[in-house]
Amino acid sequence: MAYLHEFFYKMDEKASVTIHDIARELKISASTVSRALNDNPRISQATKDKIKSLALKMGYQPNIIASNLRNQKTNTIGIVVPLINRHFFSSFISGVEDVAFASGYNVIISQSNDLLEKEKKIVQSLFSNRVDGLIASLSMQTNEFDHFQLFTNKNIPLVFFDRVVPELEAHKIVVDDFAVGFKATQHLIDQGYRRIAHLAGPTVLNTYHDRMEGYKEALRKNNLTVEDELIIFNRLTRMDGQEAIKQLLALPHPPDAVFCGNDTSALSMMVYMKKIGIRIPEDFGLIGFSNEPFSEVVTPSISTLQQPAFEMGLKAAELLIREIETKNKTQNYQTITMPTELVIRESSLRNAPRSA
Amino acid sequence: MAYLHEFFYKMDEKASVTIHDIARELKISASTVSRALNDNPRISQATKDKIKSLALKMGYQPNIIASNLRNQKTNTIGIVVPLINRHFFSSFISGVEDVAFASGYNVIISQSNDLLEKEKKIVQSLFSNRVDGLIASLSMQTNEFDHFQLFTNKNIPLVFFDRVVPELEAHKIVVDDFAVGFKATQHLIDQGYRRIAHLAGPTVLNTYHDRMEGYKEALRKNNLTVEDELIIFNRLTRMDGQEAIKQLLALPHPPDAVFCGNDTSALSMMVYMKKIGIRIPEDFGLIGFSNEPFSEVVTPSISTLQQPAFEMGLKAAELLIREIETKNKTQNYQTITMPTELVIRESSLRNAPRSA
DNA sequence: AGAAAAAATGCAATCGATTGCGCATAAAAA
DNA sequence: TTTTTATGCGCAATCGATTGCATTTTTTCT
Repeated sequence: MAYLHEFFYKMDEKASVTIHDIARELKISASTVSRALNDNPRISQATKDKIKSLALKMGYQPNIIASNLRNQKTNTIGIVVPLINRHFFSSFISGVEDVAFASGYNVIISQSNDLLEKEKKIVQSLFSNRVDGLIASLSMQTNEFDHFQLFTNKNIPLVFFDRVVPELEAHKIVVDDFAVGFKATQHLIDQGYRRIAHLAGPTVLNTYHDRMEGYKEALRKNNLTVEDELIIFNRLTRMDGQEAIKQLLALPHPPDAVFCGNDTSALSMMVYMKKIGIRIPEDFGLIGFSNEPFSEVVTPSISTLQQPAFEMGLKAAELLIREIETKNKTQNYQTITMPTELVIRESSLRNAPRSA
Repeated sequence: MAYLHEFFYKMDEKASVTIHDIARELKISASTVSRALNDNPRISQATKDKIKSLALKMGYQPNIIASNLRNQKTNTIGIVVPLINRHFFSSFISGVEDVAFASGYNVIISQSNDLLEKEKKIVQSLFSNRVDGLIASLSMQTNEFDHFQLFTNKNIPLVFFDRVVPELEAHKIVVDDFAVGFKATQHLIDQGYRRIAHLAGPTVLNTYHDRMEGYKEALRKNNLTVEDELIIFNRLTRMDGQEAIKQLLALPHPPDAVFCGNDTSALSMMVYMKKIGIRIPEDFGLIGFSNEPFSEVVTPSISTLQQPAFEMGLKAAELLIREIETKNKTQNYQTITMPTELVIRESSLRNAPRSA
């Protein structure tokens, strides 16, 4: 008889096998099947064996959706980043995914494309999909945060990283951008550059704001004046970098070095300067941010700050999952500051011998 | 009275608002609420308005899980890639995400880390999560495909890309690796290189296999002999590239050019050769594959093949979603071949003037 | 053997949204 | 006014798995 059913399931594989099918076959109740498959001690070993082996034979695959609904838990975490296709973010995600997978969580990923409206929709959608927790880095446009209240109101764990805002009461994984901005600038000063410009991103975002403040502080500490005309704000694209360096070089009293908000803009500055014959680092010092893969291999190689993206992803996922699994409503939000390494390469090393 | 309830919901936001709560409040049935929220014509406009406005006031958020269970549809598509944190794949994913978002689909992303076992688990898990469709690129280890039968058996749309195998009956988004391998090799020949090596990935994967065959064909067409000692197989990491070039240069009769399976290995070859004083492209020609961001900006810049990763992602998602939404069980599998552009840069341009 | 205790399993409700069918009430036709 | 026909809405089942609370079966003890 069982064989008859087996045959039936083979014929019509489209109809999914459920615990009820198994139960019917074995003339027992669905509850027992459910418990057996979950190794509930209330079920005898003999029945468990029978059930499990039949489940295998029938090609049973649990319907996680049903389970999720009943358990009010999806084992899914959401991620919102500005753009997946960027080294820092994809490395971060890779870290999150590693931890998530090891802990039995799925990861739903969305990109805001740096648009506030899209970010809002995404957050809403992830909420409706009942993710167990959310990891987010804000879009460049984000200047309001009500959409995250869906999560905070219901005490759903929330971890921000990189681009965060102080207002938000949530866990945060960041780097000490102030210290880093300071360190980068100090390095340029140590190398003998005296008129140092800064290319900053939107300072609504803490990360760009803090880097800039660190930059200013370094100048002050070294008795150099902070000059507004040496600080340029834009979105740090390739285009932006080129525009910025043109603008800076056109000043009556141009800078002799720049600390850029990212490597992309630093690179485009470098390309432009090479073209018009400015030597780096002899005539002009350059330091970027975030250590893109290309920075190491271009000529001259670009000094930069190395953010531990992958490790930040690991940390974020660990923190989030711990929060999910221990519903300890400690309104005790952690801010984890990750170390950032100054990677000194050719573009800012004025007096040292250059390697091949 | 309604105000009382509103107050209640404000107090205990942890309890989610359901259609039943709205129904109770309005003293109507949950069915009506459901229909109203879905703009079912059987409900009068007046009732709809009442319901919608109350829903808003109460902060109702539909429980997609419940909806998914009932509708047997999750509006979610799964993606499996070897590694998220790689330009080609993250660009591809970015493309998928764009289309998916616009069509109301979520994207669950997993990485196999090029491990077959992990790939199996992922596919299983995505199935259990009842994704409406799956997009996959195989791991380097994948030499069996049974795990995908979960999807094919139940006619769940499946699209492979980049790393695919002919055995699989499914839609495929690929580039014409044979033609591309041919084109790259022909280009080196045109530039006057005569003893051309090839660094290949695992040839279980069509993409590496076809590229190699294209390479061989180009040699033959130009009356050059295909020599086994000039073809090296490995996993194309940085390390692998360096090992390979050492091995090639140690040959009694070393090559004067290499066509590499990816840009990473090409770059590491270049770095090594620069170090030992081999001039590129004068002494040695080099061409990579996949146009990593760094390839354009290193010195010399690396010639390569540009795969339209983002566009492939768009196409894959479009194809998959169309398949999902028109349950046309056309066992009529499409293979879409995307154009691949030969990007000629300095590393293979022997006689042309070099730009800055 | 009979009663009490322990072990194994079943019943039915639940999670929240959806939908076929049927029953009202109201509008239109006779 | 009575009958017909829309129109608006509710009942209850469903999706598949889980679980508190029985109930049945088995084991143990007197």
